[in-house]
Order: sequence, then C-alpha cells, then structure tokens
Amino acid sequence: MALRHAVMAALLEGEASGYDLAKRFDTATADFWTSTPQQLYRELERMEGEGLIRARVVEQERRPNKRVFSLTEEGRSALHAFTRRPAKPTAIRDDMLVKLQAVDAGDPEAVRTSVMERMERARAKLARYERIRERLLNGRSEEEYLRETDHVGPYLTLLRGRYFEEENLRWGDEVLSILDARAARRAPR
Amino acid sequence: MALRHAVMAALLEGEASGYDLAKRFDTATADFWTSTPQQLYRELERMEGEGLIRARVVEQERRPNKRVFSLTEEGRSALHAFTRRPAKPTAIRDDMLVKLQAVDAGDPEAVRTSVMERMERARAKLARYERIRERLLNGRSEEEYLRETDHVGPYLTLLRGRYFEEENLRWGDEVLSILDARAARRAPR
DNA sequence: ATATTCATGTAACAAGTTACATGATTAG
DNA sequence: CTAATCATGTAACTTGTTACATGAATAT
Repeated sequence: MALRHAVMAALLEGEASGYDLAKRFDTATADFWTSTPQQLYRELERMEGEGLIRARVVEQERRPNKRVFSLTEEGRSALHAFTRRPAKPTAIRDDMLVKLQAVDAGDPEAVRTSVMERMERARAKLARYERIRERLLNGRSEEEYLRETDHVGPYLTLLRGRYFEEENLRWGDEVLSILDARAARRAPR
Repeated sequence: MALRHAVMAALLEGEASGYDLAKRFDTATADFWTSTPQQLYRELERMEGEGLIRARVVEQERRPNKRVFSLTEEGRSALHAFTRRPAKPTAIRDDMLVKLQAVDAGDPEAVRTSVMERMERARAKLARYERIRERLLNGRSEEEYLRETDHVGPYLTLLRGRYFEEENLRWGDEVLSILDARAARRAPR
C-alpha cells in the first residue's frame, strides 16, 4: 500500500495526470518511488473511488483529453496519518547483487560489463539529480533555501538519491578493481 | 524470477534447508537478497520440480526432519547463464522516502523518530556485516584474502551492504539536522 | 512458566510485471 | 519518414505479503 502514499506525496507538489505520475515514477528517473504506468492507472482508479484523490478532466486541443488528479482533504489527512506510522525496514534488492554473489561460478566478463553499465546509469542519475537540485535552489545557497522554503521533503529525498548513486559508483570502482585483479591472476599475460 | 537465482547463489556455499535460507533471506539480516519463508517454500518446490535443485531428507533425532537442498548440474548452468544476462536497473524503494517527501504535510516529530530507528538498524547491520567480514577474512588481511580465495562473491556483496548502511547513516544525520533546524524555527523556545 | 528456535507448510490476498491495444501529434 | 511524446487503458500472469496452523525442544 505504499504506492498510494507515494502518489499522494507526489500530488503535494500540485495536480498531475496519470501520465505525469508515470514519468515521475519511471525507474530511470524516479527520485523517491517507482512504478509502472499500469500500476498507477489501476491505483488511481481505486484511490478516486475511496475519495483520496479527485479527478478533473482537462480538455485539450491538439492532445487527447486528460484526467488531472489532486489530493482531497481526506487524502491529505490519510497522508498525514501515514507519516505517523513506523516505516517498514528495507534492504537493497538488486539483481546485480545476485550476479556478484554467483560470480565465481558464473561469467566474470559479463558481470564486469553489467557493473560498468550500472556505473554509467549512476552517473546519468547523478547528473539528473544535480539539475533538479539547481531548480530547487533556484540560485540560492543550500542554507538560504532551507531557511526560506516550507517544502523540505523533495530536498531530503533528492539527497538520498544522490548519496545512493555516489555509493553505487564507489562500490562499482572497488568491484571492478577486484574482478580485474582476479582476471589478471587467472589468465596471466 | 530473481528469487530462484538468489537461492541458487546461496546454495553455492553449500546445501541448506528452507529454514536455513529463510534466515539468510530475512530482511533484518539479509546481505544480498530478501524473501519471506512462504515465498521460499513455494519457490523451492517449483525449482525442485524443474530439476534446478535436489532435496535430500535428513532425519534428526530431537528435531523435526528436514529437507536439505543442493544445486544440480542443471541449476549450476542456469546460474551461469543468469550471470550473462544484463542486470535489471534498480532504484531504492523505501517507505521512508515517501514519508520524507510528505514530511511538510505530515508529522515531523514522528518522521524524526522513524529516521532514528532506521539509523539504529543501520548500526546493527553494520556490526553484523563486520562480524561476517572477520569470519571471511579469518585472520588474513583483505589483500591476502582476495589473493587466496576462489570465492569472491560473498565479499563483494558484503561490501555493498556495508557501503549502503554507511550511506544510510550519513543521510540520516543530515536529515535529522535539517528537521531539527526547521523545528527550532517553527517553535522558537 | 514463557519465549524462542527448529521445521514445515496452506490459503487468501495485494502488489508488481509483461504484453497488447489505440490513435493523434510533433520533433528529428 | 520514423521515432518519440501525449494519454489512456485491458488482460493475464508472476511475485510478494499476511494470516493461520502444527508441534516438539530448548533457552531464559
């Protein structure tokens, strides 16, 4: 049931269509939650039925009409209640970790390539986060921003994303150097 | 389909019962994959049916009998093939991020408490990882270990766990200080 | 005494993924 | 002219979670 709360949290920043949310929750770009469009459309239906959000149809000229959702009072208070509940413990769940755990019985070259692809993605995400950060700060220093804004949530989640990707890069570097050392030992020139 | 690969990767280190795997994949302790016992028992059944693993019944005296699983040749080659496939992109998916995204419309005090609990868990996990590391190194330096072992997977995943929890702590510190500064401003003594 | 550990499962449900479908518009 | 963007969905399937159930043994 976290998706619905993620949707409500996203709607705090203003109304959005299913399509908008799908972009925001896309794995490649998401900064605090991910989901597929299919899951979203299904969940939005339910949430509307339960009165947590409300839809407004916006007629467009050269585009299909869209349904734009916003939080209801009920949704807002459900979200408030959610922040009071204890957070579930999380752990990383990553395909890549399974591959690495099995690297000794697997194909080290292929795994190496995956790690490098991952690092490339991490760099792209960091760049993206940096752009979002600029937009948030809007010329101000971090201190100024934090003093002035009454909307600190997006900053905190962005920070987590940044740290996470930095950690990925740090780890990737070590993994590559360890795998290389082993490859060199096994197939000495 | 990653659970089955995680199971196979775990079985590389020797045979295990469903119960053993359940402990290893428990969220509180897992170092490279998580799942509930229920999911495991279901998946083990299927995997046995598909010939990826094989069960051996161990009769015990003062304990219930157990079924101990090991990798078959088929399983081993499926695992090898898995390491050759590209890794799916991942992103953090964490309840806590949703709470923080919504903290401005929520209950900052409660969120603060959750963050502190998380940090406590992170410290516990770090301590646990440290113990596992000692056991792996077994008196040797990292360099020696890496030179001597032919089983580098567990070391690499452990490293990721450590970095991840360190990142959690670093982030938690920043979050707390930002939330505190805001609380002080809103309710000046 | 009580809680935890060992050891396995069933059943029902919720959440997430994949494949498919439609159809106009605009950017390269 | 092709790909991407805008905008929505249905259907089928796979994963993951929660609740319940059993029953002995050992640790506190």
